[in-house]
Amino acid sequence: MAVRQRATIGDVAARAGVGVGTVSRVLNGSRNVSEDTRERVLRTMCDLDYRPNRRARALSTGRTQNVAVMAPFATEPSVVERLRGISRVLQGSDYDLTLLDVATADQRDRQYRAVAAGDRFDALLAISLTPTDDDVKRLARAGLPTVLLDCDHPDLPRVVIDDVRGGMLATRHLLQLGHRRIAFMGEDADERFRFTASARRREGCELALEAYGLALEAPYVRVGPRGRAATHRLTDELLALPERPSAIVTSSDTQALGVLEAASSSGVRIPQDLSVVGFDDLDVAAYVGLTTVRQPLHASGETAARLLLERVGQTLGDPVRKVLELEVVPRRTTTVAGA
Amino acid sequence: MAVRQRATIGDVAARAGVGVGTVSRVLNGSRNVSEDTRERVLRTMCDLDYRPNRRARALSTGRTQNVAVMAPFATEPSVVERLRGISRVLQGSDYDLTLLDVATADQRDRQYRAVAAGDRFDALLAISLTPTDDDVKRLARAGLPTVLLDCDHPDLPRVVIDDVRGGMLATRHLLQLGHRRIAFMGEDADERFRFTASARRREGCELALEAYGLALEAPYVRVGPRGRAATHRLTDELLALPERPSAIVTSSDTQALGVLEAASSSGVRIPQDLSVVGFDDLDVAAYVGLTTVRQPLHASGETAARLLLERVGQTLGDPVRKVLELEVVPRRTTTVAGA
DNA sequence: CTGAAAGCGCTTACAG
DNA sequence: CTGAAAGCGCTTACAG
Repeated sequence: MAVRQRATIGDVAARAGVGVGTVSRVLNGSRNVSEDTRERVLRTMCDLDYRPNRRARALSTGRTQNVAVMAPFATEPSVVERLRGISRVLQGSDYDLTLLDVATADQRDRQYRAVAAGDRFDALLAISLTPTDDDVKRLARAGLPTVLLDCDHPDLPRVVIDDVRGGMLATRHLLQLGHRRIAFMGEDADERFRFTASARRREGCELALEAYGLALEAPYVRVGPRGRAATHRLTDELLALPERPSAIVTSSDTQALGVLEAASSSGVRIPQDLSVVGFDDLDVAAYVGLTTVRQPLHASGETAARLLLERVGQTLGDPVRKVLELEVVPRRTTTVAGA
Repeated sequence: MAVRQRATIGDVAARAGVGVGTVSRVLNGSRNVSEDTRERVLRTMCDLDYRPNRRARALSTGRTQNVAVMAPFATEPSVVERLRGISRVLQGSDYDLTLLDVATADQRDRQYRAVAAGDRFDALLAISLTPTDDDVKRLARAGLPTVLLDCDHPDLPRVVIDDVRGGMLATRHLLQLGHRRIAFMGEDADERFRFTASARRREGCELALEAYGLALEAPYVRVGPRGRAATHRLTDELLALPERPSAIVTSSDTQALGVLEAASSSGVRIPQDLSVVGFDDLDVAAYVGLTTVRQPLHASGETAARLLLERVGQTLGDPVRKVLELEVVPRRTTTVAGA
């Protein structure tokens, strides 16, 4: 069967005996159309199974109905849940979600430029990818509404958590269980990537210890690249310490899983010999009973997406900064010291 | 600073002293341009920092450079890894990836129609969402290249696994370890959603047992909705059987995690008292040491995306059907019977 | 090899 | 309230 030609606005106009401008007006809900003609046009559109051509509208209006979501999708497990929240909100809108996966700092730089220079998107939502001042300027110059999620910039609306507080919460949970020899395991701060969460959580860990008159000694801080192998190495180092820690604060659930695995393969019992706290509360945390600092990943995506929809096509007010709540979810990987 | 107007093809033409048609030709790499003018135009484009307007090109050519990836993204963990593979391949192309999340059968039906009726996409890649015959016809009529991943339809190119074989592999692994009382835990076959993987894996489980002269008795088959709570219930039912199974074949890693959790909270030791096999080999499987049937999720996305790129803008040959390899990855949740 | 022109399907002042 | 027309920025026969 041949491809049947779709009806255009011209077909509708001709059939309804009006001008294309009028059809366009009813299409866009303009008030300046008599009830009579509106109805006639509407009926004709229905008869012809007319659907507006997005491409033509895009060229005419300069808008694409596409929003870009730029994120380290391949490498960062927490991004997935945020993305689900974003997708959920965008489903209720007229916007399509284009996924821009970014794995390296170079890619991030390129994508920020491409998005600002191009005409593919009506808005940008960037996750965990802090823009440079230049990026922000280019975006502003291009008039592209932008919202940040899990990263920060003073000139942009953003949804974040208080990472320092997160580190404090995790550590305080352990302190309250009686632990005193507490270690911190974090991720390399890739300078170029500007991930700072891990460093700030460590800061929180220190502050919490200080409040108890304790210090976070250098040997008890282990920072390395992500991945199972690296996490195992870091864990082994901590477990080999003359005064082995009784608890470890990690900077992600994934890392915590690696610690659990390494510990169990060294015959270290969880939580009797070692308490472990994760960060994020990924789905898997509940399955394996991981005590963790919960951040509302799904809700963060929803909030950011709503913020973005608010900005699209509106005059911009002052950039908002929403800080989401954190809480410790105690499960089976932590217990009282000396249990 | 005001929004600086982007240069158009007209600006370039004027500055270079040629017609817009010529500029368009060098843009599209047409052979019919003299080396001289080509170079002059190229230089001018560079001077003016010219970038072609996608929207205009889309209207003119009828193509959007957007491919839709439709998937149960919010509900199906395996989709994430597939999506990563797709994204990776698409990054090397000129196509953007639009994510169409589908959570219910209704949404699936609506999206299939919308994609076929609309003009938003140049191609469609559907994951785990079997189309109806009508859907396929509409897609064909719309001339929309379509590829299926993890679902099947005779008229469409598709990338699948042999689920029956997967069930056999898992079961055979346990049989070879000496297990004889083997249970199967699967997911409800939501008729309307046309998920059939679980039922086919169960079939494979039966076949493997039969080859050993064993039967899969009704009490040893438990099927229910997904989710931790349901999985716990199913596990408790199996563990309460007068002749408790020594091993369970599950139809997903997520479900297997639920079994591990339920078992351990009942004081059943893994793997000494109970062996468990998952399906998929999600990242988390390695972390928790789950024995599982590995299917190449990432590679499946890559393969499907490549198939899609091949179809875009090409005349269609016979639909290919690629069947990916499966293998058992033995880890720490299975051991010899009576260990 | 190259230019002028029509056309893609809309939107939006501009008249009336 | 409504129609005719220009315009969005490209592509692509059609002449030459």
